[in-house]
Amino acid sequence: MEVLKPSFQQYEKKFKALADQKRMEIMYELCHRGRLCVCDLTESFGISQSKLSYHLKILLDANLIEKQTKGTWSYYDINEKEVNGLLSEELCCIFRKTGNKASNTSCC
Amino acid sequence: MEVLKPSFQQYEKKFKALADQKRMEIMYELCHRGRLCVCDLTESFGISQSKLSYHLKILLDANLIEKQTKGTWSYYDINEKEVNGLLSEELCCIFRKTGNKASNTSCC
DNA sequence: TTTATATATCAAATAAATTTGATGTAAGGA
DNA sequence: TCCTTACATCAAATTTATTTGATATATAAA
Repeated sequence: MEVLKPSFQQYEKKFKALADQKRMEIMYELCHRGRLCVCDLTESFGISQSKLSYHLKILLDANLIEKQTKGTWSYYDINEKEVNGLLSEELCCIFRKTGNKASNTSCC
Repeated sequence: MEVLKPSFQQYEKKFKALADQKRMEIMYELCHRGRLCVCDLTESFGISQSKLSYHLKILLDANLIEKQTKGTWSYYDINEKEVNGLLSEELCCIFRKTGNKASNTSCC
């Protein structure tokens, strides 16, 4: 039985989303501090709000983060399932929140 | 003890390298067929030679593949250590050659 | 030597991603 | 109802990445 050649389009989107230092910093921040609103992130990074929205959208479209709206606030957090399925366990504490898939233990 | 904020530059290079369908196809091809020369790949993809060289260089600079020269031939192969340290075990058979780190078993 | 083959590199053209500053929208409080 | 706050979106400008076709280099074979 042959393994089907996967559609790389979905991966392209995810890797593209990760392939930027600012977005990696966002992932890192969410990974460590958990759910954050845009204003928290704006403060942390000293980055303009529209720029941040742009980068968050790219991560969101790639399904690497999740968004929850409460009133006028938008809260973002890591999409653990997606990230864990994409990145190695060695990246726990950097982009992943949890280590081993089976035990689902936090790594930091 | 605080975890040091890692330098994202190295990761940026790697994710950028992966963030392209053609380069992912190269990875996939190397993953399945093992060490290949540029001419093999040119045939497989129907892509111009200079274009292929360009993409191979990006993967090589990101340290995701390795190069071996024999005479006028250049052979490329997956850099298993790097790829396994970056991508999840679920990507075995796609970009990774081996599965579980401990047992180092082939997955396809 | 000359010639052919395999691959790398280069510069110009093109395409894609990012930044910027302005504007839009929607919710909540005065 | 009128502000204000939080965020999203937009178009233009800028930066970065990719493609293309030509040329360079190095090995090997004739």
